[in-house]
Amino acid sequence: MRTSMKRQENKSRYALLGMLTIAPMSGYDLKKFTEKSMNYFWNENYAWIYPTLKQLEQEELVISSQEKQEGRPDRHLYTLTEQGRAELRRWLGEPTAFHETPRNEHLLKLFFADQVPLSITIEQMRFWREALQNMLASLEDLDRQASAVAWEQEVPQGRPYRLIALSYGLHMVRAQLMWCEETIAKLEGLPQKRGKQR
Amino acid sequence: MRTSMKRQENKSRYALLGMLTIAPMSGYDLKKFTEKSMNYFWNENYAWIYPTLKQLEQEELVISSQEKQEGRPDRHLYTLTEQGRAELRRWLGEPTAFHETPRNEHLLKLFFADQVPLSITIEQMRFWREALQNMLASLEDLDRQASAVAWEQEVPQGRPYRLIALSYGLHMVRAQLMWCEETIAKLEGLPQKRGKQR
DNA sequence: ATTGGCATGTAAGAAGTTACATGATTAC
DNA sequence: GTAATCATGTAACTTCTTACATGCCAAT
Repeated sequence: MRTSMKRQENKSRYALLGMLTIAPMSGYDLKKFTEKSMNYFWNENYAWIYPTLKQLEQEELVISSQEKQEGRPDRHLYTLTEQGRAELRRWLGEPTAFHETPRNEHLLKLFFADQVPLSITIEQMRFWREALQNMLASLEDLDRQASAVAWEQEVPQGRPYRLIALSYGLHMVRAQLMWCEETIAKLEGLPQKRGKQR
Repeated sequence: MRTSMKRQENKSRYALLGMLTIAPMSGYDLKKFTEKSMNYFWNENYAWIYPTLKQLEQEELVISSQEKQEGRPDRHLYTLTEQGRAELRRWLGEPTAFHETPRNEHLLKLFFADQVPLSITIEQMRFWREALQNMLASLEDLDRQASAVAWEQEVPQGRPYRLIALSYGLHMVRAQLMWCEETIAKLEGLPQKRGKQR
């Protein structure tokens, strides 16, 4: 019999602890930070952040302090404790499960595209390309800012982990774009006129 | 309690309808098919498949027939109806939301790797590389099988969508591997000895 | 004898999203 | 005047995973 009541991983915990190594932040700050600097590989939303912060506080992995503000809700600033840092380090050393299947809806549609006229598939591919181009532009933006100053100072041991992470994002988006271009060219080369598919 | 079964997007519906364009299949078959041919961009599990098939049947997008078998449960074979095919086509033509953030736990760890000795990060990267190499091997396997015969016959209009999808998988895994090699080399070039991080 | 494949399904829970609720301030 | 930003939070919901439950057959 299995009574173990498995305490599930909940990766958001570690994302929050990690961000708090950079500076004490509020729930709002944490959300903004993920949006600005981690959006190409991570996201968080308020409905998780606030309860998770409370839980982390109960476990004494963070402590909170309040900043009074006029005309708006108080800011709850969360600071990492030594226990919190230890917990983060423990997790960083753990083996990481390889996730092979982030579901890709674009690809799912392509896979069954024989059910639909070629023109529709080409249109779908063009939309995808456009989204990727936007993504690339925003990553290149981030890269310019990042290379400039901010992160060198944050990671003073000469280990540019954040830049390396960013280069992952750039590699991936560029690879996707190249495949996209290649594929659109291929599809445009196919004979257009077809009767109804069966 | 679930009475209304609200008509939400539920991508699995379309994945199942799509697979049933290839041949009538049972829940078991559908799972096997995703594992064998779609694992690099999609997954399904029984706990979704069986209830979803029932729902699709109620909506008359599929019909089921039973095959009696000795000594094992009957096979429920599901066949796509014309309405099912129409519903699939409708979805295939719909604009596809671009999902920018498949969470990547490997990258999350790398992002906060300054909290931990360099050797740990290198070890993490090597494990990741190994997983990617396995993935690549299995995709190349699939590619060999696929290029051989099967899918050309399934898609007789001369539109090799499944091969193109597969080439997406290959592009991505190769790009990840290249980045991985690059990064491991970079990290191995950094000075090893360090006091405790702060 | 034991693993793996065939074949169906359910219950419970974890993870993640969307909509709601509030309300002042600042920038266009 | 209207939109965006600051700032917190909850409720309801969907989506997805894990564990459970059953049991035969074929191969090692």
